[in-house]
Amino acid sequence: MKLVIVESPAKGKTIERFLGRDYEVAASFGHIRDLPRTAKEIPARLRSQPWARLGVDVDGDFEPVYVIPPESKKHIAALRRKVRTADEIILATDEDREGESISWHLLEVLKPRIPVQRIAFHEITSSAIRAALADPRKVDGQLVRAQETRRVLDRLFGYSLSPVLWKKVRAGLSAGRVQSAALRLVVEREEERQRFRSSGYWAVKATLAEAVPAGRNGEEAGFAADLIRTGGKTVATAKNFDARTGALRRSGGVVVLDESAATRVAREAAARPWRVGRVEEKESRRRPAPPFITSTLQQAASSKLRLTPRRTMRLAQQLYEGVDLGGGDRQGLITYMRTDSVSLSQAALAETAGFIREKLGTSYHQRRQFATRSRTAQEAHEAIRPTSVRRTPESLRGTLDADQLKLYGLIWRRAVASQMADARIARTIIEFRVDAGEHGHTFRSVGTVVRFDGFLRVWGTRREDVILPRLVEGQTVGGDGPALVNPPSGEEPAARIDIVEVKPVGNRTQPRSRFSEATLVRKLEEEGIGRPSTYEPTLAKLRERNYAIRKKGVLVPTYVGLCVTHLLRDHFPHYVDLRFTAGMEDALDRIAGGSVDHVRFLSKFFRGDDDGAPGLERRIEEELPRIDYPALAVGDDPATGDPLLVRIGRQHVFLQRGKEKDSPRATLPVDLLIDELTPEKASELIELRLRGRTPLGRDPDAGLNVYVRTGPFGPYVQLGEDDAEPRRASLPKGMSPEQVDLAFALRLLSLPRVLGKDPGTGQQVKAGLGRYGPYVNRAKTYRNLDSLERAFDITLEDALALLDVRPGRTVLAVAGRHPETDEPLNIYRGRYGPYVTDGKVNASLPRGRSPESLGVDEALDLLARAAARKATGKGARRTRAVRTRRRR
DNA sequence: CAGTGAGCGAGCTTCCGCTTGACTT
Repeated sequence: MKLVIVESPAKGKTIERFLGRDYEVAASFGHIRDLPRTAKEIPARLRSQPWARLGVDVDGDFEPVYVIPPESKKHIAALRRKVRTADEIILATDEDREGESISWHLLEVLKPRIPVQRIAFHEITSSAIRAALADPRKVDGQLVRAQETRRVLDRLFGYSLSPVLWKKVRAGLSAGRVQSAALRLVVEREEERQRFRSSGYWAVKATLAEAVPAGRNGEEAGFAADLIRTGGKTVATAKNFDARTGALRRSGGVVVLDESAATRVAREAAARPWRVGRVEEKESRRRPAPPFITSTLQQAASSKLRLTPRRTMRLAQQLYEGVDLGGGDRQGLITYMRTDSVSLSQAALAETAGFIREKLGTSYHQRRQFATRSRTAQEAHEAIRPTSVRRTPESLRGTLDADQLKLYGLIWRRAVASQMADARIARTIIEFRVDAGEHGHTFRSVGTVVRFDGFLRVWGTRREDVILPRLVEGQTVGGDGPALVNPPSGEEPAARIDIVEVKPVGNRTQPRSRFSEATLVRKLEEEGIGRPSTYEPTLAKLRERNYAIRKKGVLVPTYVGLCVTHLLRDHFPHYVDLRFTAGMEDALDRIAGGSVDHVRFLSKFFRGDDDGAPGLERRIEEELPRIDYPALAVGDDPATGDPLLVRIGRQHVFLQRGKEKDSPRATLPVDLLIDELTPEKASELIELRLRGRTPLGRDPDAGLNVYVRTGPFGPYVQLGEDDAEPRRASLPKGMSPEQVDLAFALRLLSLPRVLGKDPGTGQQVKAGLGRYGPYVNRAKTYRNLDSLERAFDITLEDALALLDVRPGRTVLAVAGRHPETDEPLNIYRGRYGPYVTDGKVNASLPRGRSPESLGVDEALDLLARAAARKATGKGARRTRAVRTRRRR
């Protein structure tokens, strides 16, 4: 038996089909060894080393310490079992730096005493695999070295700079080659937007319409014409302004119209006859885009389907793993989704060609093989495409869920369109001249007509044809003058045109938008920073660290993010330069090629040059005393003139007015981001904080002071002193502190109100105001109320009625009845997909398993296994997803 | 669905790039 080892189990299943009986396939599940995450993970004998925390012997030859992470243990055990019965091992991990490294680690860990071969294929087809098997090679030690160097550099970078942030900004923060560059992009875009000064410019727009011939009724077909020149100068439009600063680029020849100029031109143009000037027709072509790679998929799914990169990757994983197409046959629907290559396999090209020719005709087909732009691409996989174009999106309706289908459709259309003919679009440009003054005014209309839709037939377009009427040069338009000129013999007469309206339109330049997660991925990919498998995790990290917040689909940096970027940029500019990764890649290529020694490279990076240029280690040592605790200037207080600063506290971000130790301070509400923080707002928060020290009044019952203050969760009222466990309550959303009087504060503080006991269970029923608004509650059940007043006046009876409404469950299918208990075995739609329940235990259906055909036996089997897991899985770790949800 | 720049202070946090679990209902 020959044991073929690949990285992904799904890939393994696919290639299994192409291999004979004497082959067995196993998966490594990615990397199997890594540097120790913490000093605890390092072998005991090395723990006393000064470099133990790094996991790399930086005192010697930068030898890494490798350990097997707990998640990999079971996979290695499985591999070992299979090796025992194998006669030969074939390492078929991806053919890139990381894949080569995985093969090497497999050798190191498995230490096989049987023959070992290394093969690689870039596409999963029978011929490619056969060709690879016929051409085995050895593991490329130099490429493995390059990977190891990459790994060590990233470790030294991250584990050296992160502690600087712990000391100077806040504990638990992180810096890294990729994340810090990504954050820098987000921060610098925000800073660019703040520096941006919007400019106003005016345009003149005319609406023209083809006059309806006398005696015929019908709609007027209107079309637009824009002023392009006046007084001999080109009229400035958005493109004449610098997108980064908002200022006029260079005024060479262009004229920026203000309101009065635009109004004057509009008035003149409306009053005088127009004459048709140049009429030009040209044909342009549009080419289809290459098939998707990871970054472009995330981009398109975001803009066209409104899916986040995370959701996109999860859905793509599901499509890659495949769904049950009936009869237990599980087919992967798309090729691998983490790829940087736009190339398609020969088999895919041929199948797509046949499909297009058959369904649309030969004129629609054009074979194309795209070249990958990125210099850092490793091209271990194909582009993302359907595994078979014959599996159209329509044919999967009902098999896939709504989002899976949408994403599959996008991938399918893009791949098919990439093999289709150009679209041919005719553009008609008509210029109109209006005599006025020395130079007059020139307007322009543009019409577009799709002559041949080509790839647009499949890819689709929202562009509508704009058909302009037939006009002849020299023809008069509008006014009462003669509308017709004699057409050249044999041609249709020119149309008669009315000027419907000419109006001035005011515009302002807009700053470049913030990055969305998808546009940030595109930028990172362009810069060669990060890899397909890390784009989405990097975005998640920015949010996890609270460096940036996703707000209305775009990334806004937080104060912490700003401070971290400023610190790194001011003190370690070389390391957060966008070109750093490119420089590293060059060096890695040389290491792989044998022209650079990896120890010298790492030593230069960490320890510095022989010529005295410091490495990272010394730079940190030197900079550390020079780094101030970060403070962001908001501006000067409009009332006192003192500087307003944002500073990072151990828990919260706070404002400070003045630079003295005892300057007044105030917590910044967490949702008050940089774009909303003006000096006025900051001043107001400081004042509120100062005022909050004097009580609003006194509670007549308890005799305690009542205060109005603001905290990280916004304004709140407090009953009693800070040191005496005071009661506190947030103001309802939208209410400002000035609106609060003593009576209202006391009412708020009276919540939560005990309504009584549930006669059934004896549990207390309460009404209150929480983070999500007013609510009623019994034990762990909560129901929202529609107004705050309801929290004060709802009766026990009404509250119970609300609490007893069970949030709707949707029965998807019925598997049958339990043979012993006779309980119904219903399948419900849950948050995590369909699940079956016997009333006590819930069990998710395997992914892709359709609920309709689930029988009693299979249901019982699933439930038994779920019950077993429940019994043994007491110490099951809480996943990240659960933790973050709880934190919120 | 609680909290409001905490407080002692020891021990800990952190990187990038390969992969997919089990786990929520």
